[in-house]
Amino acid sequence: MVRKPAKADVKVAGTRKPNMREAILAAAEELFSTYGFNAVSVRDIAQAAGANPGSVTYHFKTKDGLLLEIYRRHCGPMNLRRSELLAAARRVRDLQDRLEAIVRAYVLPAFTSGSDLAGGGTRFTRLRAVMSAEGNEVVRKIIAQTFDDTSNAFIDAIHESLPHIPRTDIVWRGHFLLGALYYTLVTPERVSRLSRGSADGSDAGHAIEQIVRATVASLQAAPLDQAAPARRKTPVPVKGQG
Amino acid sequence: MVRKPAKADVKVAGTRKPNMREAILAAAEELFSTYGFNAVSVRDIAQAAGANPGSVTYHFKTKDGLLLEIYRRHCGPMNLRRSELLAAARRVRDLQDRLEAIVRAYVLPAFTSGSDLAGGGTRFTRLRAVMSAEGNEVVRKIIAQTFDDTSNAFIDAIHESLPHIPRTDIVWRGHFLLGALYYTLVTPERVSRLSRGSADGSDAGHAIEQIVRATVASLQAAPLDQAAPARRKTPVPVKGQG
DNA sequence: TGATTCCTTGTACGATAGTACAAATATGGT
DNA sequence: ACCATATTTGTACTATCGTACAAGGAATCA
Repeated sequence: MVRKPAKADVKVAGTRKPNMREAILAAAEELFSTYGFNAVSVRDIAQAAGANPGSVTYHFKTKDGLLLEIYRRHCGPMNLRRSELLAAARRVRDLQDRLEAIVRAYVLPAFTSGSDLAGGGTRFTRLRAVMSAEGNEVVRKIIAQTFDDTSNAFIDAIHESLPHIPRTDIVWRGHFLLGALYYTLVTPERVSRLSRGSADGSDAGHAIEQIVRATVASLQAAPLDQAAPARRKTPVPVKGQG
Repeated sequence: MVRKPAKADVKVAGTRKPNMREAILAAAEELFSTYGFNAVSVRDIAQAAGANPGSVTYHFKTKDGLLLEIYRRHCGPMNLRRSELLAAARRVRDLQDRLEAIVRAYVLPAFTSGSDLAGGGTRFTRLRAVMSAEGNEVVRKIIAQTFDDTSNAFIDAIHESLPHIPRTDIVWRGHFLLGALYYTLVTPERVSRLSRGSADGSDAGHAIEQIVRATVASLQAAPLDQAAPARRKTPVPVKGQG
């Protein structure tokens, strides 16, 4: 990442910020989720937080440690929130409403923060999207350990609402949901651009409604024939073309 | 990225590879799409291609130039293929079949290469996913210039098949399709893991069928009420919770 | 107030980054 | 075989990277 050359504000030694640790974490979240892990230097983060590079080392030891701490403080609250909302959704009587409530329970905590961290929800989800795209080694194990239980709980809940759909198909469609979620947070401006101004990709409320609606419909679709087709590898001919 | 310390094969000066330029491009595609742009050094690429770092500079001038060239040689063929398949899909009589053919025409070229580059299709799409996640400045403008025309053509074609769905909703759902596509190529092992072995996330043929099925269903879903709701920002209450 | 701990600062070090460049070698036309 | 060109190699330069560390100012409690 390219830092701005000008260093307008001269820093007076000794003036201590109320909570420098939090400022560093927030700056790191923002920068990592925007430019990726390797594109951002410790110095970038320190400057954005109004801190000294040494402070980052002091609080988090290493750059990996900083990333780890970001995950540590978000994963718990987020999954807790999801569990709560899932439990509530399970109690919905109407089957169609229940399915929608379950999907919403999965989507919502990705946008709203699990704790009181300002804007933390979307920022952290965006971070997760970027880290998974970069195949970050530090977070790979955390992802599997921390999120798979929650994911399985949602898959099972959906499976209960749609018993005629094989679990495998639900896994696929839930996977697509997460991909849609990530991509919407990563490039919201593409929605604005392609819709020619009639939609705002960064409107979280609208994005949630659209994702929920699309996902519920996809979950209800007829499952794939597990039999003969879908056995071939690339290339696959266009069905009904000639 | 961490290079392997051992340099087993001693390189004899002068032994020229049949096409070093191609080898460098292929290695760069593979590494960039796996670890991200900034995580991979020119030396990493050179080593993976069995080349000298200087050769990379010779053929592509800069690291950005290398990335640019990767896009240059994939975008044209891929969009051409998409246009051909879209034209064929438009001629399908049955409306349901036509919609499916259109979606398939969009998805297919993302998996199969537009040219004869081995495995180039998924690799390049994976690269696009990673670059968009990292907000890469070099490719941002290319994306908008090169892909928006094609995207709009598909949106319009879908809109013709589903005239009762507002264009805005189609944009959203098409956006989700692309997100699902990207995420499936970036983390296929998550599908295998969550499905407990009953599905292979990296089976391109199966992934295509699943994506097409899910997307067609989501496109056919009732559009959102453009009126009262979906106006609120975060947080959004869970519908039907209490 | 003084002592202790906590936090911040400034600087520095080794590693690695992207890139430039001259020398060395391979290729292709004649 | 020779020359001109194209490509590869080896090396080097500068910038920036993550991190370490000593020194100094703030906070806390006696």
